[in-house]
Amino acid sequence: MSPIFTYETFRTMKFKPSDSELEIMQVLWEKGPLTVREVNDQLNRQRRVGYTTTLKIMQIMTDKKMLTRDTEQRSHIYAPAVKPEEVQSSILDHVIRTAFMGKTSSMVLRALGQHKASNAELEEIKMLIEKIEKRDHGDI
Amino acid sequence: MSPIFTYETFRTMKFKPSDSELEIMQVLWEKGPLTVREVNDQLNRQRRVGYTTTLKIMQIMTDKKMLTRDTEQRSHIYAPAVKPEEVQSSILDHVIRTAFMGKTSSMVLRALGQHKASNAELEEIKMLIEKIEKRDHGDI
DNA sequence: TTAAAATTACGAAAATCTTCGTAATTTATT
DNA sequence: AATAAATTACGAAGATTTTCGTAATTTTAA
Repeated sequence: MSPIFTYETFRTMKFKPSDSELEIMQVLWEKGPLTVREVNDQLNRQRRVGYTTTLKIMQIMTDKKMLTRDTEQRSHIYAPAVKPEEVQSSILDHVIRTAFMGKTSSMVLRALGQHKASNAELEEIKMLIEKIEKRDHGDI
Repeated sequence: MSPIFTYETFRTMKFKPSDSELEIMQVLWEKGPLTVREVNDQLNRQRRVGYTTTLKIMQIMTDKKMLTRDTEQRSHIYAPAVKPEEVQSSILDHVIRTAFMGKTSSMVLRALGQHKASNAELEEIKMLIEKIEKRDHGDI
């Protein structure tokens, strides 16, 4: 029924950022276009990383078209070239296929079971479910 | 509020199977204890993989304590040493922190938004939400 | 009992990821 | 203008992943 996971699917994944690429994406998604210095400072609030390490990874990400950069100023300014939604979807697809045998619902059940979500969030989820059910019944 | 992602968390992750390790875990979770030959045959239904490739990875997984093996017979029999729930939880934690800024609900919303789940599954999710809400209100 | 077949053990190559040092370049300071 | 400071460019080391070839071992078959 649900598409079986194959290793090939890994290779054809649209976005498959590495762990530290994702770490940098998060900073840029949250704080907007930044210089390497600014990103590196952010990262160093969490852990020690060398400046040239961050620079190197951001250059690689630019090569991979995950970031764009403005080289007008001496300090280049980097911005995300992909939307969080796109990357998140890609990662979710991957995880659902590879770790949950393609079963979205079991993934959701496990997520809700062990991570707390606020009541407002739970309500939001319920509302989405209602909407999906209505849509699937052709009631809308 | 929600725990911020740090790269350190990657390193301390309980289970962080590689892609092809996960591929093998799935086969073993589904089909139970198997020989390398059997696992490799399963994998080859999806894509071409050499026998010794599969063997090697399964040996590495055994070293890492992800699998156990019974060496009584000439053909060793491998079994999962970790439960799907444990690995899935670990992976989910990771994904939520690294790709969804720690927000479980936005992960769930995205998952439900783009992957279809059956009505039965949606009902199951709604029921879990009800249960969580009751529990949080101390009604139980 | 040899020869063939299957399996395990071992090592290593290629790819990617993470890290950083050093050199070159550009800007700012004295 | 000369020196210091900051930034980019480049290269490379070490780790992990994925791949498989070859050798050694064990079982099966002729």
